[in-house]
Amino acid sequence: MSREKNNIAPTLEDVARLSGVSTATVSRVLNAPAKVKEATRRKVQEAVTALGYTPNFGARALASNRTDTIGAVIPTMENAIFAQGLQALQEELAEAGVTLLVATSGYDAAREAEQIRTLVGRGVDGLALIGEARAPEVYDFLQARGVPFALAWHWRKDCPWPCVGFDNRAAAAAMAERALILGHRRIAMMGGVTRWNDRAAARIEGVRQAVAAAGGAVAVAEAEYTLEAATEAARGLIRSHPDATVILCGNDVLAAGAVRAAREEGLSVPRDLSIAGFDDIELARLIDPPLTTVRLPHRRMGQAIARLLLGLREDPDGGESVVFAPEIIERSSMGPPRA
Amino acid sequence: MSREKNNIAPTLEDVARLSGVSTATVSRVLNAPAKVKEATRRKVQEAVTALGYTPNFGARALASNRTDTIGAVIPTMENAIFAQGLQALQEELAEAGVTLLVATSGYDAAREAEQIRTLVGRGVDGLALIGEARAPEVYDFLQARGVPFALAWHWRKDCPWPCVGFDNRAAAAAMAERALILGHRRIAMMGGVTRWNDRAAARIEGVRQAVAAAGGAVAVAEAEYTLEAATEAARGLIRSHPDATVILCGNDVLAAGAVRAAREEGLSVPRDLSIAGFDDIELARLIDPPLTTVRLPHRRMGQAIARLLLGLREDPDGGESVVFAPEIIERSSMGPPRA
DNA sequence: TTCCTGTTTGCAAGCGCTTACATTTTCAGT
DNA sequence: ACTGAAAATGTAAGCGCTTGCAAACAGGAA
Repeated sequence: MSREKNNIAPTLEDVARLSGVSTATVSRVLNAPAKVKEATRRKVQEAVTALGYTPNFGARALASNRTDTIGAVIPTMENAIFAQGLQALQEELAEAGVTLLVATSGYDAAREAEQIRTLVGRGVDGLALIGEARAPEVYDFLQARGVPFALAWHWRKDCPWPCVGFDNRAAAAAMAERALILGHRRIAMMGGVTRWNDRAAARIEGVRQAVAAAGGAVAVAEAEYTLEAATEAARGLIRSHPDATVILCGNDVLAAGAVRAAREEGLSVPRDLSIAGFDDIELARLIDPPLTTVRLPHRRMGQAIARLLLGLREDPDGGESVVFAPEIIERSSMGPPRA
Repeated sequence: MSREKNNIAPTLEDVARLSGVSTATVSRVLNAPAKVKEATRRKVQEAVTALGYTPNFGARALASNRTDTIGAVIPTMENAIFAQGLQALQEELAEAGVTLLVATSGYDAAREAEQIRTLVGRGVDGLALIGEARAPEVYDFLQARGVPFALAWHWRKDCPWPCVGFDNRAAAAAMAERALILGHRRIAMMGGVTRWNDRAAARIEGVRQAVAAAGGAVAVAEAEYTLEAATEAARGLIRSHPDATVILCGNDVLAAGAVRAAREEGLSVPRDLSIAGFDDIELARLIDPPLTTVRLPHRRMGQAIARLLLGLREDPDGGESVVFAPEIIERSSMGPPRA
């Protein structure tokens, strides 16, 4: 193993020696400059730049028991909404001098649990998790370790944990109601894979409930969040339910796939078949027809998570959930049903 | 400050005590199980799970001087190609038990330098950087510290550093040549902002050279990688160069903006104005008209970076650059010029 | 049984930093 | 000039882990 690094990276002691003070003083100018006399501070700072000193993170964490690091475990970076939210989260954290550590689970519960353990081992001061569905042991572990965490992109009444997000169920229900108002009665839903994905499940459930309340039933299909899978699943849905007049989708990529499938089946959107998306990613307004979808302020959610987690650092019990209101963006992929 | 964590997180010593061995032995079962007798190993492992022990990362890094961590600094996660590449990079690293640390610079050189310092301070075993354009001090720092690094999404002949990517200049030139072959003579280029972005600059340069070689000149505009900025910049380009028959774009989002601007100006794409993109993100085939663009194997690049960086850990001088060949995807946004 | 040779373990010294606590300096007030 | 409190600095004890080295042990050969 190359130990060379040792001989190469300057340490606190090197800085102390060069500037003729003790390591304690150097540490102070780095962490609490106000406690050090102006002249000394300058002297030390010069030595720091001369040596190109960078504090050793591990040593600092070990000695001070804080890392100024927040972790996040998301399903995948390839979902634009997470990318966007994380970007905002990171910017907000950076403002406070905190680093973001990102890990991905690929929508796999075991992987997620493992990533959580890794991040906790790395001493994160807080953790952002997506959704609520996970094994109770994971929550036990987090509590036993006293690691503050918040659930993101998720919110429900009486959720025992601090959440920053929105009511997926209600948002989906709102979209279903919109479809009902337009006159649709034969409603289909194409959601994401619901296993370990409570957001996907809640969206399907919302549609189901809204339609049931109006005395109807809904045909449901699940598909992975890729264009290919969505296209195929939508094709199946269209063929098995040729009388459906609208397909409500669990996200915009699914909706894009549905539009594609509809085209391939010779249906015009929205004349023959209406389609609605969810998330309002950039794609939504660029495809033809532009998608009617549900918009959420992902950046603002990212910021809110940052603030919540930052607050939890000071006061572990001060976690106030924050809810955002979804907004239905009416574009042209959904219209009244064909006569 | 809450020091509670101390009382909560079990340490190596706790495990040692519970299993009746020394901390050294526990450490061995964790890091070199082969050196420990079967019976002891089992005993220790039981204690580990009973206690829910997770090694303290900082302490381990400090003592062993390795972190099993690779860092990456990218401009932004919101660019789909980076998201995709990083996802692949991460998966490949995870395979080898290595964690990925991601930081973003927002296309800002100073921020990038700072992030690099932070990651190095965190003891990363290697660093993936995007492109080559950065202050020489940064390279000096990296070399002084002996941190292996690789440049990604970038490649050029005689680049002094290990690269994993492609020749942006050549790829853009190829697209320009394609336009020339189709008969275009009045060619415009809308690139990304070139300041500290050598990929964007190389793409513009490639088009310039290819067109110049054919005896022409190209009108160039720069725009940030957002739909709004792109639309506006494209509008300006169209108005100031109404005779241009094609706009070659520095990426697909820019191209999407150009398509929009063309529409707004009453031009039909590609009949009145051809447009080409770059990157082939999902968007490219979904918008109308589907974009002719340049495809690159972002996932495979991510994997290659992982392998390169992993290799550099063993042998700091063994970094072999990897080049990928771009592929022009012909869809319908580019056609022959109007008569 | 005794000796020798691996194996398996334990001992203890750090890794680079922070932070009580102790000590020295500084400087206002007299 | 002198005093005392406040400000500045130094001393040194760890933080939890790895690892070189030494000690203890096991098991076969003599």
